[in-house]
Amino acid sequence: MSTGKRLAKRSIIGTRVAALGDDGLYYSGMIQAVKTPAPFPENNNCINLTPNTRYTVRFDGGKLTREYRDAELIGPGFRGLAGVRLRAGQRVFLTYNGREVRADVLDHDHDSDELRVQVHAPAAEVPIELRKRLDEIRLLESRKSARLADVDTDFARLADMAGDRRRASATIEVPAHHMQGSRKRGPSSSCDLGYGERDDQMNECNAALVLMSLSCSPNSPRPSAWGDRSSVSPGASSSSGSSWRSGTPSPPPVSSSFSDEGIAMDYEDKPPTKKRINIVFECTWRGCGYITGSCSSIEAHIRQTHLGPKKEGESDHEEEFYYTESEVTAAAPAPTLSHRDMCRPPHEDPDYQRQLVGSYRQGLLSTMQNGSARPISIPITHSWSTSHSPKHIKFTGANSSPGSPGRRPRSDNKKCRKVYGMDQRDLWCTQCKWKKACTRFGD
DNA sequence: GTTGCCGGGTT
DNA sequence: AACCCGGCAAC
Repeated sequence: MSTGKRLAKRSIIGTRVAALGDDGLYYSGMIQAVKTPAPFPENNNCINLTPNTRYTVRFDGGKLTREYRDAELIGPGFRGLAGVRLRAGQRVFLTYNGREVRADVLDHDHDSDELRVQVHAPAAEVPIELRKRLDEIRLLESRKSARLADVDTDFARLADMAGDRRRASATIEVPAHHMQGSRKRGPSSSCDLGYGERDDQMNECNAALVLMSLSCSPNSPRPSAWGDRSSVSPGASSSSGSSWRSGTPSPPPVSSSFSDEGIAMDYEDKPPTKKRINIVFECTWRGCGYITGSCSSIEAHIRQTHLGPKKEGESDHEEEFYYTESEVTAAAPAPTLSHRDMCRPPHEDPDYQRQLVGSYRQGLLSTMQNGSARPISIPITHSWSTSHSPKHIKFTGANSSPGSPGRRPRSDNKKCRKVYGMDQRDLWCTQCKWKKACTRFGD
């Protein structure tokens, strides 16, 4: 989890830095030792740093070490690339086509801080020449991308192995320039991020890979945990099944459209573009389906309910096998084929409320309750498992009860008819014209 | 009776 | 998707 950026705060030692070599090129290495010449007995930053502190850098790939002052080092906790002049031949790293690639500097225009670099994209036969700004390149290879840059191990491939995706994308490389201008996602979209945000996302990918491998390992206490998951659902008491949509019960054409205020606005107090993402942890123990909003509580649940007290010295994080982490989008739900899509918003249904209390004690519930019964649609997407199709929380008994017809209570709001009158019918919102629920003055 | 709007049909 | 309308239910 820790990146070089973090390391600098805790301990300088081990931090990856770049430092000038004899040939005027920067080389990456790791801080091996810190020497503080002046006796500063108790410096408050715990590591006795002074302006004269010298850092012993051990360069990668060899035993060569050398001492530098902090101003000479480039890396987390030290200076950045700004103002640095790079020579031709300098090895740099940059994000190209969504993944980190190695490149060599061809030249560096110090005025505009633009560089011409020659990229050694793993997929490309021929080196590509690019213009990059200085702030777009790095001297240090990001830890994660050591793998990314590797031809044989890219995430698109790993994902392919995990799921049933077409392998074509792994073997037939799409020319890079197609991707760059395109709004389409690349094959490994969730990992396809810029440098800054990549760490966290990458961790998800790593976590997915780790979990997948764990779930198949003989050590896994229940190797079928993942497989069970899909089969468990139908009988599970509080989760599984289908979903419903936040729009009005009936008019499908309109509810998905936000032109003319969109019916979805009836139930949302936020702009439609904003989505609230909640992380939900769901117990995958057979027949359980317990859902909670925090990692610690799901682990506590699994430990207490299913696994029993932890043995002394046991730290295998066994709980992790029995829950999944999912994103819950509270707006703009994914469309489903479920017939429940046509049903009333669940916040109108008391059964639903009860179900909700049972299953969403945290987070979501508070949203519901103090949000004056705003509908939450809960398509759960397993962001890192391609083997699980999008799953939806099912609230059994809700929506289908004959006693709760799918008609919304008539709102007290003004309606186009009232406001404009019949003679100005052309001023009505389309919904009113069509005898549908008014969207202009909707609640 | 009027109004809002669901459900479903037509273009 | 846009449009239309019968019909139901809330007012």
